[in-house]
Amino acid sequence: MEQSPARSSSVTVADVAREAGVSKATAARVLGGYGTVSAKVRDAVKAAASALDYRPNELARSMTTGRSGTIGVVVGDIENPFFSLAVRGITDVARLAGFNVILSNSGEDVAAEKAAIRTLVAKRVDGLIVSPAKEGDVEHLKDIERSGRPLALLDRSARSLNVDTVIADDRHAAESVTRLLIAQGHRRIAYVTACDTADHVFRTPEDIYTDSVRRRIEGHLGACREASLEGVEQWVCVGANRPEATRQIVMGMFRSTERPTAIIASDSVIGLEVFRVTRELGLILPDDLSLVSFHDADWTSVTSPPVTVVQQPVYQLGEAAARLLVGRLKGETGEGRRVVLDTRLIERASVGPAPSPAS
Amino acid sequence: MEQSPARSSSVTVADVAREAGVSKATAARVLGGYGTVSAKVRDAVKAAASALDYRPNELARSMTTGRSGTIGVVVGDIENPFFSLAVRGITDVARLAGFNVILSNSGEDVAAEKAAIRTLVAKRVDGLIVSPAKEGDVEHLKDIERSGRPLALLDRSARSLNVDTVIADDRHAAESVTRLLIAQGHRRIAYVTACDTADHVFRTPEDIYTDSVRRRIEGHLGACREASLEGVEQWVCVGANRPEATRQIVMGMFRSTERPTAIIASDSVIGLEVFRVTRELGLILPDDLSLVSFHDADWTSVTSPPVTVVQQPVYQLGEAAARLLVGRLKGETGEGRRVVLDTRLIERASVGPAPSPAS
DNA sequence: TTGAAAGCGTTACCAG
DNA sequence: CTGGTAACGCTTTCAA
Repeated sequence: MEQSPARSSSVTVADVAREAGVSKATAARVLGGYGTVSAKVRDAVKAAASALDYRPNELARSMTTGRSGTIGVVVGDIENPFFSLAVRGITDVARLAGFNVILSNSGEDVAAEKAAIRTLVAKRVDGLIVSPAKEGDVEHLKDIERSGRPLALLDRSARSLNVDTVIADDRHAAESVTRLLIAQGHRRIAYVTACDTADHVFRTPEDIYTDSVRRRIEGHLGACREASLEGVEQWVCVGANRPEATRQIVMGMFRSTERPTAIIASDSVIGLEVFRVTRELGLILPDDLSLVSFHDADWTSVTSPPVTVVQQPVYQLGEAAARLLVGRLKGETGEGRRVVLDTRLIERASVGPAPSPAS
Repeated sequence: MEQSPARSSSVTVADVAREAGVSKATAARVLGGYGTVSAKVRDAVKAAASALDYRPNELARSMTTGRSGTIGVVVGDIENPFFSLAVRGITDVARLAGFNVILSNSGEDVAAEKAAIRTLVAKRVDGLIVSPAKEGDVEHLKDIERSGRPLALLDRSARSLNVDTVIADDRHAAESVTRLLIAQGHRRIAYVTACDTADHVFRTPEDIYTDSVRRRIEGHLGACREASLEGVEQWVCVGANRPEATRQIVMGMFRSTERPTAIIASDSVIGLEVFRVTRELGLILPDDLSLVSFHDADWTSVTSPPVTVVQQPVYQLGEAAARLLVGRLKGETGEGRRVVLDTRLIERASVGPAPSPAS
């Protein structure tokens, strides 16, 4: 009982070394688990360390090694079940590989994304996983590349970046959805996305800066073209980035003379609000309207009727991105790899034949 | 055009100082935004900095200042909508106050929680927000206190710790729920929680180590006592920590001779699974069974019938915890404060009169 | 207002 | 196998 071990000021290797009667370098070797020391000395140092309740200062360690054991993650919105599940996949893999995760929310805003990345790089994270808000605006991502830190893209690719990328097979998924609807006789199929354009009107997929969504819309439009549908672009609705906006959009569609007979929701948050609104409007699914949503969110299976969805391997998306990044961190080199995970259409009861054009 | 600004090795204050023709100390003053420098020198340094594309090293900065501008957050499961929403509240407040968040998942496991906290402290986070998995096992939390770093508890208090704590009014909420059910004639009311006991059997609230849940069960049992119900302890089901376990529990209850007429789900993940199982069993809500869930998760309002829930101010819980912590970080001192936020019972159609005891 | 130099707690190199 | 010592990049006295 020399003194209370619980001192407020932190115990350093120097303290431990003194206590153990060895040099700072030797103490550092056993505490840091590198180099070689005799068993006797090691025990002495370990004893001293626990007696003093030594806690390594990772900050100092990172300073000299250049590695922080941390990976930075920037996503659009952690509150969105899509991202929280993906983040879970990331953190699980990261922890197993001995890395911590610093999480940042961009709110799908490029300026915030830029700031988040700047901070993360300043904190010297070892690598980053980003879900870029806008594919066109990725200069700040190139900065990461330049800084020598590995970067992996989650759910959204960026053509101008040669980095590891993990996405889902969005184009194919959207094609399947639209084909399904068309096969059921639907001709007026609305596609609702949170992405927005300058004038809140959709004209071509090039207007859409969020890569995953653009691919979906391309798939959707492709399937429409197959069926020789006309004027399909006007059925793509942008700007559903808050529940009220979604509500506005859906309400607007049903006030107009040409109502949609089917709606595709680009994510589950939108899908949920569409479901709510249609119910408020007294519409019966699938008789009055067919509904398909991206992301197999928990609620989609318990509604009446349950909602047909595109099941995305969200957790696996996160896992894969983390795995690629960890690989780089462990020294893998070479061109950016591109992983495309399969989606699956889960058909439930929210899709049915298009209502006869009696309206 | 002296040289390409995008060097891989990082630019330091010394480099900027040299470029600007001033001392390292002066450059550091303008770059760090402290001390006083003449306008002329400041401009020169800033020009040099941007010419060289200087990026501060937060690690080095933290080393000397002792502050890292980071707060550590340890929650049970980021995938649970409850926590992801609370985390959103935390990160929003933190960012506004200039702090980053390092997120860790404990998986409700004390060992993992301990490891996470150790790492976070080693990384010299400025403060921590923790949702302790078990109230009884909080020695590692006391370590935080001892290290001089502020700690705030989220959703779960720990009597033995004198720290800022933000919880919801769980006891009162549970009381209201149970009273409501009893008023509707229910006598066999099951309470299902993810918390577990050593032998997977509930006897007294002392068996429950998760503070928020214990308070709820106390409230529930209290209301039962008011109504002189007997043998209510046997209706508290523990161990519903995975969907399959929940399924198991609910199935078991309905196979037995004494079926419950009402179920209270201790969180929305359990509530969802209960809903699924009852539907599979062909039970009609609320005719055959009444259901109430804690947490106003998105799905609860779109089911048929929609589910009566205890609305917890989840986002605000996170906000409040972060605010208290940031306050400490800015120098506030004194005893640990305790914030109790109100809950609200949202009555929907999943609750009805108890079925007549014809079974 | 500016500069020189001493830390912060590690790791890493180089002798012994 | 061990010890001395120089980094790492920044902040912070203390003088000038």
